[in-house]
Amino acid sequence: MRILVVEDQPRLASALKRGLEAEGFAVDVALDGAEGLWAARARSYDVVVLDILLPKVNGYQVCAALRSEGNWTPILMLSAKAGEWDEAEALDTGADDFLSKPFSYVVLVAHLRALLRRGVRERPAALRAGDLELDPGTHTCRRGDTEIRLSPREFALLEFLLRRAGQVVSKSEIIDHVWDLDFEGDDNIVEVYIHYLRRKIDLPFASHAIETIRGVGYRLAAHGG
Amino acid sequence: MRILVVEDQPRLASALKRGLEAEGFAVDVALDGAEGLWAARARSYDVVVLDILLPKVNGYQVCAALRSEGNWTPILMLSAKAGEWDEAEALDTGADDFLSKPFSYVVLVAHLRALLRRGVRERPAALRAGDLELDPGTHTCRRGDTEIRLSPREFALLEFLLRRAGQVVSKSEIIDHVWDLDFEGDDNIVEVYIHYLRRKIDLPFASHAIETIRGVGYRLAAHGG
DNA sequence: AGGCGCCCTGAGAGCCTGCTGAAGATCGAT
DNA sequence: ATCGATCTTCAGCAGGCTCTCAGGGCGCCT
Repeated sequence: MRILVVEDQPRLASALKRGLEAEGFAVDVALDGAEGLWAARARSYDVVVLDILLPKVNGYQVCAALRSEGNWTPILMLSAKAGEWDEAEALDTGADDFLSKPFSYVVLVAHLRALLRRGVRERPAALRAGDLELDPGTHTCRRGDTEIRLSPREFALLEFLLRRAGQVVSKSEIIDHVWDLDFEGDDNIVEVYIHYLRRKIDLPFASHAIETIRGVGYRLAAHGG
Repeated sequence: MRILVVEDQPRLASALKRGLEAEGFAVDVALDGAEGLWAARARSYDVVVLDILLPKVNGYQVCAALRSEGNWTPILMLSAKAGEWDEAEALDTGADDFLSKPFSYVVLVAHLRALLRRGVRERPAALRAGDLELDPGTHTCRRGDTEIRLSPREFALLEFLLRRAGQVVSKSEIIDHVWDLDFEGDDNIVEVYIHYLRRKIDLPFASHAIETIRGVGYRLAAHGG
């Protein structure tokens, strides 16, 4: 297990290196954002520990840059202050986990182990299938370059279909996940909303992106459609 | 996206429910560990928010029980006190993420979104015999590279034959498994549907993939045909 | 070879499912 | 209060699917 620690405070950096090596990890240290970015690109790590406040390039930028390059190595971000917005921003930038300083060594190792157990994440932040893209973070949806406005319910339905892209989902399953538990209405509501979605996301004269499996449910093609 | 919140403090529970529903999630609330365990078993959630200190069954136990049953729904654990050991233990019990109270709403949602983003569910393997392949998850069937469209009944019949590949299955056995229990019609319906399947899955000028054992039943060759 | 019974197969009727337009209900904003 | 957007219900329609039926073929037994 190879870990990259990007941390500009020499004391903390060397303490982490020593401690983690004692746990059996192989540890590389980068002392600023530029160096960290370079290291992360140069070799593949099992997890990256990334401070937010860094010289040259900050942690958010490093994280965003790696993600935009298709590098989905698990990233644990460290923040100097316990600002909540830091954390939200870190996770939305593409980090997998977050710790505010000061943290204890025990907690850090537990988080690292959890990240390692979880493995490389295979899915980018935005959900996508073909040229259809949906970002739960920003609540936006686009087909190619054109933005598509969706109502909350339409959005929730499409999100669910995208998370299950390629699989068939039944109408009752859809109702369970997209509607409230106490929803007592008819299955037909799903048909209606599928209809709304198709009207918005299908290109003219093209086949439906959301396929009907008669008697079973619906399926959104995993790779375009 | 359906979320289960297991939290015994009524104020917090209802605040979470309202807030998350406003975000477009469908939210169920369980007020103690036993209830939470029951709910998590009863239906499939996209993520579970689990307090550690709960009446009846505590959060660790709920988490461990679900994991031991093969339920890998993402779990976000909440701790009343910020004890570091709680967090390490939570992650080691099989939780995916951890928050200590008090936490802000923004942070909670960011964590939930990170968990949902990450959530991958593995699908059961496809059934196959020779170059014939049938995937119950995606409800697709293919012979070699060409996709074959099957009606629900045809699909169910072929699935049954594939699960019993190599064995002879009688018509009454087929009716028992593929048709409704109260089916009162004639055995001939099986012959008809075998015919439909052959028409769709057999290659021209080839022998039947589904063999007739006269007076006994049908058999699908286990290794191609 | 002949007869019997099992199986195959084409046609068609009825049912059921999903699609769709429209109207009523609900909610929030102006 | 009014308007607009969204959510939900309803009903008619079209087409696919299921099942029945009847005629014919073929294997198996005597």
